Amino acid sequence: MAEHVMRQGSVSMTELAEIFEVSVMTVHRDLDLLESQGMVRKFRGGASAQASSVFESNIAYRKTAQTAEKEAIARHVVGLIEPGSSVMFDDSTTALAVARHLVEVTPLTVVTNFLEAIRLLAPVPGIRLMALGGEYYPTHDSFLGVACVDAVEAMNTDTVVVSTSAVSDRHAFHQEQEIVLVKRAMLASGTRCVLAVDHTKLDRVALHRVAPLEAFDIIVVDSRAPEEAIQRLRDRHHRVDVAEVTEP
Amino acid sequence: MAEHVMRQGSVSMTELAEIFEVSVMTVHRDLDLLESQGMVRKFRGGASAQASSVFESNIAYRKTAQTAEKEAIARHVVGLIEPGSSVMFDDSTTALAVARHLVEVTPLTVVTNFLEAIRLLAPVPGIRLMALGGEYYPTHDSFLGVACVDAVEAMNTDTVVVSTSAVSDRHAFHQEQEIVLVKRAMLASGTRCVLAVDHTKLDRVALHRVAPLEAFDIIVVDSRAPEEAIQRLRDRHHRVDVAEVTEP
DNA sequence: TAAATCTAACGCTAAAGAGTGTGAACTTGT
DNA sequence: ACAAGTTCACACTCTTTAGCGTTAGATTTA
Repeated sequence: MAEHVMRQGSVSMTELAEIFEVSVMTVHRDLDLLESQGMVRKFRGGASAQASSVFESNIAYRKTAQTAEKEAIARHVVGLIEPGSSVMFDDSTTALAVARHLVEVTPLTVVTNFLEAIRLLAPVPGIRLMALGGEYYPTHDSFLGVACVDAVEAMNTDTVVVSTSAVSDRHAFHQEQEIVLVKRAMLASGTRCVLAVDHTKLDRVALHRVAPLEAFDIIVVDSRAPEEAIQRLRDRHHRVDVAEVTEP
Repeated sequence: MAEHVMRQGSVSMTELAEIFEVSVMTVHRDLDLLESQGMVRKFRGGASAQASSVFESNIAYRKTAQTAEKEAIARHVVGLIEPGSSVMFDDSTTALAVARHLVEVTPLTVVTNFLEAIRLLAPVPGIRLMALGGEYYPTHDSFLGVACVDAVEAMNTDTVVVSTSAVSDRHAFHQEQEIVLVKRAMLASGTRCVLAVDHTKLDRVALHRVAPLEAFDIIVVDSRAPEEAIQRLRDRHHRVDVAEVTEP
């Protein structure tokens, strides 16, 4: 339903009800949900699409996008992690995919500011979990702000895994200030830094520069990334690992 | 079933199966659960009660104990909190009861290291949630350690609500080192400190002193506390509030 | 004021989940 | 080696919960 609103730009309630063969009440409920997630805007009689820049940084959307690619990347990244070492990762959905696979390389010390990952890893035996505190941001389901940056700076981990929303030939980018600050702090406190991005992020830019690509020791992309984009990164002396996507 | 093991001290599997009219398999499963919660110890053929000092600091047990009293205390404590102010609380079940009522005094800034409270308050609108990071302790379901103490020390809140496992005429006590350090840090960073304890904690001691009672501005106990105990505290110039227990 | 739209409350249905028992395979102790 | 004890995998039941529609009442718009 969200996709339909996106395509049309603006749709009326009754129209949506007919298309999906459900009652108007259901349309209301679903749109309320989508609105609370920041995906669409409701007005009397219908709903319209949200500006793309807004919802791209939205969890509900990010979770459903490029799942196969993220899964592939996650499997590869986990292969880079040695049992017994320490890992820090940010509040990206790619990192969450990595978290789901961390059980395979226990024992492990895991550090994150991502509440969903904390929920996921808290009950897992063999994982020593360190949470990064800070102010809770519902849109990201994570802890950010000064407190978080301070907490990151007080730590040092063997591997840091971060993902950003855009990557050019020279820099990694992200659209939000608070997140940029946390990611930067993470990069500074990791012995080895991994940038994990799916192919849709390549050759794009966003508002804030997070760091030059030199800050990362390994860049992991999925196999759907265009050859030339990968080659351009390699030409700049970066190590680029390609994770094979299996699912459709 | 836990109670029966406690009373008997030690019971056999088959015996338990007969008493509760369930299969031996179910007894196994339930005891595994209780054991993972630290309530009992399993051995070949049966199970025995855990040393009381161990399971008293155990969440699963604490959650079921004195719920009516905690509920009363929580209602009273929430009445002490002004909308718009900031509150910090620890990983005690009493504090959790307080957290459930915090919705009533929004808007509010809430600070805690208790994961269950974070889960509870994260989706609540009107509450600005700050998490205290640190190492995750499954037995308490909270974040402790150096990182947590540091995070606490970097903050300052209007009200701090703390509960301890034992309170004498002069001091508050707790049996665990890491928790003591966090509670102390909390006391130091609150403008006004509230000690919330049910009547079973009075006139008792535990291994570590948390702080002298002078460190607290208000002590809240439930109405099942003996008069003379309350009076003794008041004689020492402490403000003691009594919360009326309603339920049986 | 009338029509359209929205919200709240209740009941229904289908799917998910927790809890339990059975029988087979495996461990442990005597 | 045997028996008692334990674990595993599967199937079954019961409870819980999520999602939808209907109706009725409130709100908004023309």
